[in-house]
Amino acid sequence: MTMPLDTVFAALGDPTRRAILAMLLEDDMAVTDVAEPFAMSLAAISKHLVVLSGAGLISQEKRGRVKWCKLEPDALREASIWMQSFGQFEAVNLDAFERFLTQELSDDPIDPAKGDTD
Amino acid sequence: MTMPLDTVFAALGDPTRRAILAMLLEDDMAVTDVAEPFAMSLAAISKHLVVLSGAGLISQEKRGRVKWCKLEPDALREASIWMQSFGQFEAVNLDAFERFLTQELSDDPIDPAKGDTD
DNA sequence: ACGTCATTCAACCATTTGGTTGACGTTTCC
DNA sequence: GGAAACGTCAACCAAATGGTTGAATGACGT
Repeated sequence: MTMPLDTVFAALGDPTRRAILAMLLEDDMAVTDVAEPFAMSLAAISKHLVVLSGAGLISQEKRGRVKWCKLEPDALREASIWMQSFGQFEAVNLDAFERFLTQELSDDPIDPAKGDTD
Repeated sequence: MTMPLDTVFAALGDPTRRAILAMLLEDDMAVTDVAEPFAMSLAAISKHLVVLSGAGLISQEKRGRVKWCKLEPDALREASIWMQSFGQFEAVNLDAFERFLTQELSDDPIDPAKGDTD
């Protein structure tokens, strides 16, 4: 049973696929145009697009003989949340620890203006 | 030339490795203890730890005969920034975060075949 | 010094991945 | 109708991945 996080992270692990996503950030593109800047065959790019599609990171709509590729940034949400949980955790801990130190080592009141700047 | 993003995302693409990271979120652990909940050999876990280490996601310090594994959440920063350029989901969805906590940090036995998150 | 615990190494295996090429089905245009 | 453009399919290949087992290394306890 393949989890969405597996496919999303695995898809992002390839530089070609990340580059494709970055291109699609600017505009929707046809498969041929996606392939154009890369030094590899159209078939290879087609496979990469299948992977991206399987991860939900892009959608593809065939109009006439052209298949348009559209970025689907929502697919990144779950993965982003997963990652931020780690940073969040650390930030909370560091923040709490720092407040603890401030309170322990001085009698100054806590300055709320210094929090949450990241 | 392998970019950090390649190794980080590739490392995160495996459910066993994500589960290991989640475990290390709670505390530093010895290799044997990391391996304990998984239904695979110690050598396999050792390899996963090499991958995580190569991506900078953990550090390992040998003390005596025990090698301690420590989470390095900063390694996620670059990847997180890359992802955030695709959307405005930096505001953490608290519901999803809570779901993450219950599932990723639960005390359930970990079986990668059944998925760890989601 | 010896046995044991903690971890890695080495060899091996099956599967997946990322690429190639050439043939193939569609759609468009003249 | 026929040629060209768009994209995928199928077969193939090399390399990487994720796992196994068994032997090897190194540190601990008695």
